[in-house]
Amino acid sequence: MANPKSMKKMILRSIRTTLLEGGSSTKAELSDKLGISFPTVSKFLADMEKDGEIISLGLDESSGGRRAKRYTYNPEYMLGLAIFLEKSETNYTIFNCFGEIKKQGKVSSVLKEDGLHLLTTHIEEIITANPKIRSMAIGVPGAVDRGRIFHIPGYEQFKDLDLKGYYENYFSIPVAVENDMNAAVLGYYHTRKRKDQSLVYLYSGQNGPGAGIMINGTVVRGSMFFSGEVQFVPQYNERNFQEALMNGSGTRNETISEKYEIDAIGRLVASFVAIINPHTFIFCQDEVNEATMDKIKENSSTYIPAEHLPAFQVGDWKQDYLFGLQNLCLEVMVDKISNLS
Amino acid sequence: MANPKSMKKMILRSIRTTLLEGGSSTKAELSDKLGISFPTVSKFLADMEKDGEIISLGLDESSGGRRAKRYTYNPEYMLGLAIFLEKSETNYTIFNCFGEIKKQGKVSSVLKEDGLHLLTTHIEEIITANPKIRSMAIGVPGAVDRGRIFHIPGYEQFKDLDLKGYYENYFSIPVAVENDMNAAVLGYYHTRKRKDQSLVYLYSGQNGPGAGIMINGTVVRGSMFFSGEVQFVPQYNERNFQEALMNGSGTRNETISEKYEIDAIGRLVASFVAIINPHTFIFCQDEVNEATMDKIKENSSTYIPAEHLPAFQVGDWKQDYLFGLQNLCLEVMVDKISNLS
DNA sequence: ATAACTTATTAAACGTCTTTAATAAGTTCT
DNA sequence: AGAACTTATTAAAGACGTTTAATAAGTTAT
Repeated sequence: MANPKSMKKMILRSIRTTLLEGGSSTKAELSDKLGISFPTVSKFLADMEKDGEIISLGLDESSGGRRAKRYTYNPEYMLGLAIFLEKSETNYTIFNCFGEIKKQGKVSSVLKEDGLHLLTTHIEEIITANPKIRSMAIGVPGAVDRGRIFHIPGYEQFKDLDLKGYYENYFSIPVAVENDMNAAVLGYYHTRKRKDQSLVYLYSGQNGPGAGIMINGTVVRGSMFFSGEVQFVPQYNERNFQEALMNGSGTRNETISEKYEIDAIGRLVASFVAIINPHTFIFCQDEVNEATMDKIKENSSTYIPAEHLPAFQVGDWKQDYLFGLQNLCLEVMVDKISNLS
Repeated sequence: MANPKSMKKMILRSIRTTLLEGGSSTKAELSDKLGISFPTVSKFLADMEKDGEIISLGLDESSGGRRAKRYTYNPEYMLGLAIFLEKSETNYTIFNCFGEIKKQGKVSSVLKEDGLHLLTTHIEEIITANPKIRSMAIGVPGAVDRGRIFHIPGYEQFKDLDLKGYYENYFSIPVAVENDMNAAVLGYYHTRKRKDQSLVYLYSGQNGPGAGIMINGTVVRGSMFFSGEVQFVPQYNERNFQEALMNGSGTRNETISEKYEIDAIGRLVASFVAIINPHTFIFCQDEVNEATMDKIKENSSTYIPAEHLPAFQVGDWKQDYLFGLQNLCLEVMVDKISNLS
C-alpha cells in the first residue's frame, strides 16, 4: 500500500516510536530525524497534544535563537496488558507505554478444561477495571502461527485456536500471541540497544532443553514451528544433546556444572556458531553462573576458532519474557491505534 | 522516511515489480492489487509508456463493457550486468529485465595482483558497448558486509575494499556485491514461488563444505560473516563434519555415496532441523543423486522426527548463482532507478 | 438499429504534505 | 537599551494522490 492514508499512519507511528524510544524531542528534531517536514510534524504534535497523547516539557535552553518547545510522550495515555499462560498459574501485568508496571496479578491456571472461557472472563474483568488498556499480548507454552496456537502439548483444547483473532474480535483491541521462548528472546533483544543482531536464548529446562532464536531482528519459527528444539542435535557417536545432558540417568540437574554438561553445551554453541554465527548467546541465570560460562566458552573454542564465538550473557528469563510481551503490546499499540481524526 | 517523494518511489517500485512478476496487467488490475487509485496508476503508466518503459499489448477481451488496455514491461528498457569473480576466470552476463541472457563472456581472472584495476577496465568496456546497462551485481568468493569485502581468503588485495561504494561512485549506477553461496541461495529462493521460506543450500566442495542459509526471506550472514561454515559442526566423539566427510583420508570424493558420508550429512540435516527447521534443503546436483538423497533422508529420520524434515531438492549451483546475481541487479534497478520527471 | 446496461477512462474538486516566505522570539554585541 | 543576528514557528502557495462525478467505449436485448 502506498497512499495518503498509509502515509498518515506511517508518520504517526514514526513519531510515536521516536518519542517513546528517545524520551523527548522538539519539533525540529523530529522533522530532522524522520525526514518529515516541519509543518507536518507541527500539525501532528498539535493534534496529539490536544488529545493528551503527548505532554509539553517546557522550553529547551537556547542554542543561539528562540528557544524550542520540548515534548514527551504521555506514558499513561494508553496501557497494555500482558498475560502469561503457565502450567500452574496465570499471571498478568498491566503497564504503561514506558514499560512501568501499574498492576500485577495472578489467577489460577486457565490451561485446563474450559480454560478459554475462564480466561475470557478474567480479561473482561481486568479491562473493565482498567479502561485505558488498548492492547494485549498473551504468552503461551506452545507453537504459535500468526496468532493461532498451532501446537501445545498437554493442552489439546487450545490446539488450532486462533486466539489473536478470537480476542481481537471479542474485545476490539489489537492482540498479540506468542510462544514463551520467542517472547523471551524478543524481550532480551529489545533491552539491548544494538539492533539487527542474531541472538540465541538457551534454556535447559526440566522437560527438555529449548532455544529461542532471533536472526536479523526477526524470530525464527521454522517451517513446522520446530526451530530451537535443540535436544535432537546429534553430538556424539551415540548421543544427541538431550541424551548427553542426561548422561544416562533419567533426570537432570537444575544448575549446570558437570564436565559432560559443559562439553555438550560447548558443542551446541559450536554448532550454532558454525551454522548461524550469532552475536550473542544467552543462558538462564538460574542455570549457569559466570564460572560455568567461562568453562563453556573455553570448551567451545576447542571446536571452533575463538574469534568467532558469540558474546556470552546471562538473562533473567522471567524478566525477558515479560519484556517481550510488553514489546509486542507496544508494537501493536503504536501500529494499530489511531485516535486522530 | 514518510513523504511524497518516498511515496512516488514506492508506487513506481510496486508497479514495476508487479508488471515484471505478473507478466502483464491492466490499469484496473494494478490499481486493485496495489491499493493505489486508478487515476494515479493511469498517470504513472502514461509516463512510463511515453518513456518506453512499458509497452501496450492491445485490448483485452471485453468482460461485458469497454475493453481494457493491457500493458507489459519492456524487458529491453534496462539491462543488468552480473559478474562472477572466480579463482580461474571472470565470467560476466548481460541480461534484460525478464532475466533473458543477452550476452555472455569470459575474461582471465581478476583475482590477482592489480586485479581491481583490471576489473574496472573490463567493466568500462562492457558498459560502453552496452549503454543500456543500469545496474550490476558482483559475486565474490568471500564474506561481504553491505558491499564491502570483509574477508576473502587468498586474495588479500581485495580485503576491506568497499567494492559497491567504489563502483557506484565510479560508474554512477547502483551496484550489489554478494558472496557466492548467499547469491546462490537467493537465486534458488527467487526461482520458487513460495516466499518467506527458510532454505539451506549445502555444497560440500573441495576446499571444505559450506552452506548458504536463508531465513524468513533474508540471507543469514552471522556476526562475523561466519554463518554456514558447517565444517566445524561437532558430530561424533572425535570428529566434526569436515573430518567425518574426510573419513581419515586427506581428500574428498566429488560425489557423495559412501555410508560415512551419508551419516555425516544426515546428522548435519538433523542439526539444521533442530536449530532452524528449514522448509527446504538443497544439494548440488553434481554431488548427490536422487538415490543418495533418499538415503540421507532416511538417515536423518533416525535422529529427528520424520515429519519435521525439510523438503529435499537438488539445485544447479551455477544456475542459481546467476539467478541470485540477476535478482540483486533487478532489485536495485527497480528500487533505485527513476527516469520519471 | 437503437435503447439499456457494463465497464474503462478522463476530468474536476478535495485533502494532505512540502517548500518557501514571513513573522515571532531570543541572544549577543556595541 | 537597541541593532544585528539566530533560531523557532506560522502562513501561504504548490505538488501529488484520492474521491467523486462525468464521459467514452463496448455489449446485450428488443
